[in-house]
Amino acid sequence: MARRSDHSREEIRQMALTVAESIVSAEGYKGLSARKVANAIGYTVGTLYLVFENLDDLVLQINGRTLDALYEWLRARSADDAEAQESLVTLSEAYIAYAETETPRWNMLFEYITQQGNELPAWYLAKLNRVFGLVEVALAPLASHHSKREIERASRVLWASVHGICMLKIRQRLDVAGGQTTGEMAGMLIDNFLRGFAGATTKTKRG
Amino acid sequence: MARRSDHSREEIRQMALTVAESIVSAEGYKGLSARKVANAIGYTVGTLYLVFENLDDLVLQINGRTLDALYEWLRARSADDAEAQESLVTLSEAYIAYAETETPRWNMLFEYITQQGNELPAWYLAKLNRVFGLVEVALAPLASHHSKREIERASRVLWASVHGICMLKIRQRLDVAGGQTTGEMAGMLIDNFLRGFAGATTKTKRG
DNA sequence: CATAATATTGAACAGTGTTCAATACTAACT
DNA sequence: AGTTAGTATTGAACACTGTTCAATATTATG
Repeated sequence: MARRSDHSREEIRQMALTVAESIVSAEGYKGLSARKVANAIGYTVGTLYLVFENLDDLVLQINGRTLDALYEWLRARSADDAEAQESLVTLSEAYIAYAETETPRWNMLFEYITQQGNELPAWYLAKLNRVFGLVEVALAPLASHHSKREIERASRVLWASVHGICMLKIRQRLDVAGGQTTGEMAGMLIDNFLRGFAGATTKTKRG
Repeated sequence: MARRSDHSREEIRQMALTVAESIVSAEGYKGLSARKVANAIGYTVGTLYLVFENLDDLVLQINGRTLDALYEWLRARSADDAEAQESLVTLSEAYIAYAETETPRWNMLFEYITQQGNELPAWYLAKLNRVFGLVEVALAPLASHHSKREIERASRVLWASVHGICMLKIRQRLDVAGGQTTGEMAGMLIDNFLRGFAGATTKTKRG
């Protein structure tokens, strides 16, 4: 029995999260279990439930840390002073690289689905927003041609699109014939989207 | 005890799949369990395991049927004789509508993740390919400007992108600020991508 | 040193996927 | 009709799962 006050609640929390992350990395989402985490940090299940509401809470906390890690990863690889297109390509390549390097953790980011009606907590949305903000910054050089609002919207569309390509590739829903890499596909998307976006002088409406 | 030969194996299979689908629709992916399905069709777990390899197999079979349903849904709503852009917008709107109408089943389509190294079975990839082929057809009117190969690639990129928008929206990873609908985002994507794609005279390479 | 307070446990509960010997049934053959 | 062979179906058993909470172990205080 671990002596009381051997670790503070916060220490236990962090230990659990760290251990849980490595379980997910090694065995995937489904390999995670309360007892496994508890044993690995030298405590029992009961203690885990003093520190986390339930397993879903644990998963959400891990995802929060993954979003932080992803943010740092992208920042470290972003080409700050490049033009819009180059920055975006760099960013998308970094995103893809993260997903391919940390596949189980990246997968878990989207396997957590809120019950119908429930929303993701504000702190989580903030972390998500911070990652997404990098795309906005990369698109900023186009500010002269478009309103801030328009760039905001284009960022979302682009990010979601790159994400979609990445997801279908990693989950093997896209390798049916052509043999393009994820990076090539993202490149094609950005090329054409930006050419279209730059060519549009006014608000983007159909036709 | 259900009498033997009351139902053929195939009948049991179909009954199980139908029941399982409605459980997923009503209670989501996590609501599905072997005993629940077995009871609902008046058999016991053992029988289920004569007909399906395991629960993952059951899920994959349901997903196959969902892909068929999605294909029919999209076909019924596609604007066959319209120009490329309009067909694509129609198609993306239909896709989004399906995802929003049959959210749990649509979600399950992407929650099934193959173990590292394993691939999705060929029959499943074929069904996937058939859905994806609709996008190719919609893009076909642009054939004059682009090679078949190029259109194939553009289809994939577009489909994956619409899918990404749809996914992040439905899983609430995208509603941070702007208040665009999924349809508006998909519209923006298609507008700009196609404007860029039409403007490009040769192979799409960066720059 | 006794007492109050609290950190930690681990057995218990109701569920899960999966297996497989035992049973219930049907069809074929005297 | 009665026996037998063959097979469809069962359901108890196993090793797990998340979650709870009375009981216990440990510490700090008076």
